[in-house]
Amino acid sequence: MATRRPKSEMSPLPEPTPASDQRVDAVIEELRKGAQLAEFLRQQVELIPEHGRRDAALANVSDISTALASSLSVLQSEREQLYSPSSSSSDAGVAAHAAPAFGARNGPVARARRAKHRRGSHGQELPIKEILTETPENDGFHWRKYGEKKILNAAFPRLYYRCGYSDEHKCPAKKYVQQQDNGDPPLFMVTLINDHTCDALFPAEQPPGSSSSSSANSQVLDFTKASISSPTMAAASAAVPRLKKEEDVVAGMSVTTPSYTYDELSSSSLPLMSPMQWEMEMEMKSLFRRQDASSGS
DNA sequence: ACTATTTGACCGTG
DNA sequence: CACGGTCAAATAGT
Repeated sequence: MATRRPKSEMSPLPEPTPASDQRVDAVIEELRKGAQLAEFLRQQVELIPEHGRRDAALANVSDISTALASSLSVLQSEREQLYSPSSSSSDAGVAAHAAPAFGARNGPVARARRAKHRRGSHGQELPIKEILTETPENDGFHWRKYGEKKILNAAFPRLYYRCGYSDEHKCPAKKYVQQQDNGDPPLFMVTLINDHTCDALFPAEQPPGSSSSSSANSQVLDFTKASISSPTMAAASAAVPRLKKEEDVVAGMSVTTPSYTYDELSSSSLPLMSPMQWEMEMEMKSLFRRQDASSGS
């Protein structure tokens, strides 16, 4: 329930606020810090073994992230309106997104989000989580991109992913990734729809040979190259190893505990899990081959 | 050769 | 009618 937000949109702000650029910039900076902290908090919360408790905490964190993201978005758009688009971006990769002056036909910021449901003839409420992160791919799941769409008043397109095991395990999990800003550490709004059913299947398939009973919550550790328009992102994902075959992919290992101290958070800009750590996880993963189990429906 | 990604069209919803 | 989400054929990367 917490993941749902009221329909109250942010102020339309058709007129530029008299706030100075520096001020806006400072606020944006603070918001980003807050977003980072929220992200770290989310990662910590994800380690909570108890399902219910973790879920509730995640929902709260999602709310925080969403609020921060909304504020950030508003400020960003405001600043872009103040500035002239002549500055463009540092790289030519994002060139194609020339926002052609917000048309007056419909409110720009108004209909930010809406139909999250589809084909649900029963009006079933889908579990939706929104998080703001700098590493939209490193969530420990295997995602497969199936679409990309330019969103109305957004500077960056939205990328559509679905669980890599959606075919084999009918996993309904999906996620939308949308870049929020052009900062050096670009932020991405990640919308997670539906829970993974694949991760629930894998742990039960562990071969009896492995004495280590890594029960509790286990997640698929996989990495998908998310081709994001941001060159920064591309560089980040370049260090990520590529998958071989889905059948060779292993699952069911618990995620490493990210040890973030608040000191790191406040001093360094990004103590997020480094690609090296993820790579190590990958190697660990390959030690535990997944047994093909088709004892499903 | 195989698989993931890209990209534009199509379709449903508001 | 416009927008957002998904499909699916074509393409690229390994």
